[in-house]
Amino acid sequence: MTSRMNHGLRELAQLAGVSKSTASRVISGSGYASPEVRERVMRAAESLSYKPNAVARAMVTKRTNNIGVIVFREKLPIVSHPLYGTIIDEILLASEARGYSVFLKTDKEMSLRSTDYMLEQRVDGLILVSRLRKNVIEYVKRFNIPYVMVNGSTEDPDVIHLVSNDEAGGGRAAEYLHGLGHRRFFVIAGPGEHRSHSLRLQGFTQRLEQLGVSSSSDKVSIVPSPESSFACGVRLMAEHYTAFRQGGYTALFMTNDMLALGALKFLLDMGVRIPEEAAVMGYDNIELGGMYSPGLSTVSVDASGIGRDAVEILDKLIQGEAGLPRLIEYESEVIARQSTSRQLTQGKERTTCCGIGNR
Amino acid sequence: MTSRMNHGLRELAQLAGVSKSTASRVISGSGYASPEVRERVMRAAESLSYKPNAVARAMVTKRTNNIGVIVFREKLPIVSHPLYGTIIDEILLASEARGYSVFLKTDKEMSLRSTDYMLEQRVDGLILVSRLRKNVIEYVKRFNIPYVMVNGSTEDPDVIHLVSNDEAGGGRAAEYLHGLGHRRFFVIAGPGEHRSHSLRLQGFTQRLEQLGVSSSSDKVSIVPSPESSFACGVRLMAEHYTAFRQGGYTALFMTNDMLALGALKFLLDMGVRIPEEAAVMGYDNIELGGMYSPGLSTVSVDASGIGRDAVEILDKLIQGEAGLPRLIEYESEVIARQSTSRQLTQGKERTTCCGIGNR
DNA sequence: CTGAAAGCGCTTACAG
DNA sequence: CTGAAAGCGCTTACAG
Repeated sequence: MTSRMNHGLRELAQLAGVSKSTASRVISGSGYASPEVRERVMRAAESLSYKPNAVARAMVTKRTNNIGVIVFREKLPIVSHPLYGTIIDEILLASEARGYSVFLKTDKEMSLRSTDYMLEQRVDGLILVSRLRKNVIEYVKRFNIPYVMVNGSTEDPDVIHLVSNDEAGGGRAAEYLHGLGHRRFFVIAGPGEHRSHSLRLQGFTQRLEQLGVSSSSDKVSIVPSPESSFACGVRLMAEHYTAFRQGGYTALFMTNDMLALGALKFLLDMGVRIPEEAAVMGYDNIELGGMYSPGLSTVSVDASGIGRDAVEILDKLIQGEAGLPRLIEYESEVIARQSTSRQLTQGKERTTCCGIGNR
Repeated sequence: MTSRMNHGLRELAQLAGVSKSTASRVISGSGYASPEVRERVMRAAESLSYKPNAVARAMVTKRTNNIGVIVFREKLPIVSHPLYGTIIDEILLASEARGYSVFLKTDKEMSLRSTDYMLEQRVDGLILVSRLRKNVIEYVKRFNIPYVMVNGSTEDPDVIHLVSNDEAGGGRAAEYLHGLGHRRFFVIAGPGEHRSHSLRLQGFTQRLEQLGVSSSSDKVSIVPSPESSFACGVRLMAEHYTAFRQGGYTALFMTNDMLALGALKFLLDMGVRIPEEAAVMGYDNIELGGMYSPGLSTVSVDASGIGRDAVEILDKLIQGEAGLPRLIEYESEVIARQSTSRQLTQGKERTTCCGIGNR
């Protein structure tokens, strides 16, 4: 049961009537071989269903052509998380295009084990996704293996990281809502330790200040949330519902879409009319938001771009390219949907799908 | 730039003052070594940050402890698809628990390339997810490598596959809706080529027949959809809206949640009151459904169980265990939410999250 | 253009 | 309990 792949290079060479060296050259496509010999080897490979052993090859070339992707997250959903899932989809696609395969691991304990495993597998490079402990970075650095960090936070100037410009995005959200005429804001802010949540909040309040709405006044109410989940959105909205209604707030901003959807769900279930009685806005532009009714206004995060670039930059690092930028920031834009303005045509952005193949 | 891991077994052995054989034994944890020697080797390993080379090890043991997971799907989202993402999350967790790492690939061309790659990597086993071409199965069989199929469809009696009992689930949906008093049904059915969609529809209509509602009468209207996407749900609901209203249908059943959410979104945007004017029901129990307002009633699919068991069964196969069942079916149950009955308490199922850590 | 030989970093009988 | 030797399936200089 253990023996699976039946034939090796030896059998191949034998059948083709050449040496192992020659067979190797034509299979790997490097080095010379006469057309005639090449043909013979290929035919033999075909008839034996020969599959080169990538692990043997990796051992001698010291290149696995594999990259490791670790997603650090304490709770499910991990891969099925709308934002991270999108990033991973893109990483997978971009890796394939560049000839890498990916080892994917999720690490709920934020431990070094997952990293260790990747090191033992001798991956050519590492993509570290989400918020990871500082010691992970320090650990990885000791092994001088190429790596990039996605959507994490670090003060370390050596670390190449890809993030969206959350502060600017938060500012845009403030601007947009203010432009709609709102003057009293209710905010649910995700965990302050998360870089993105704190920057989004910061960008939001700072822009409001500039627009003349002081966030230390009663015009802006900020509720901190211990998690950035849908459940927290529901729960905090429920707990603060009375305060919210009595405070005369007309606009809500949540530092991510999951929280926003939670709040939105609660409000809708309570019969609050959105956006007439309250405009609701999130951040991340997860697919769900556009599917909701009313569609959730949000600030976009270029998850696809981040995923794609993470692989591209890692690839360059692996190739030995130097002088790469340490910080790659992605601009965000406001995605206006029905949850902030009833005027918007619905479903417009979706007409590209579901072709004419139906009756 | 190519040399990364600095020290091998030789350096380790040297530093510990033992032979490579002995060092190998303590590192791999197999074979004898005196406590004193063991200690010396461990200390040396620590000081060198020694990481055993898994590829060298795999070459000699002929076991990589890696499994390959291929998701066959023509369009994004793949990993970020709510249902498949959940399955993959669970596969990752279960693999970790059993000491396997996973190579994850998505294959949009439904080609043999991804499979070839896995074979070359000498993975110990393969999990094939979603609907794959018949030739992929035939190909894989030639290499006698252990594999299981998840959520696919096959008539091949040799193939071990894990699926939910879609026919029974469709029947339960019919029963539930009928029990609520509905007698006229509007159905949007996903692609007939997909095993799950056709079985769900079949189960639904057959159960209705048994309950005295003939599906060939005008009491049941079935609209086929070319895709099982949200966009199609929106679009087909829009196209058939007039017919739907004039037909006096009081209940809608869609063969998956994405279609259901699309239809639901359209109806809500049109101002239709759900469930008062129309009860809406989907299938899959994706997380989104519970987050919607109104919460989407659905039929559950045990995505976590499927993912977990896929790994367990594959592991047994790899261990050489024989006599495993070819077909593993998962029972589905109706998840009743607000989209079919206003009575239901909202958000009840979510109170477990977002603990008391907030102010 | 082709082949013999060495070696990648481990594990595994086999002696001792 | 420990070590010397062979070998896993490839690639890569190096001769020819």
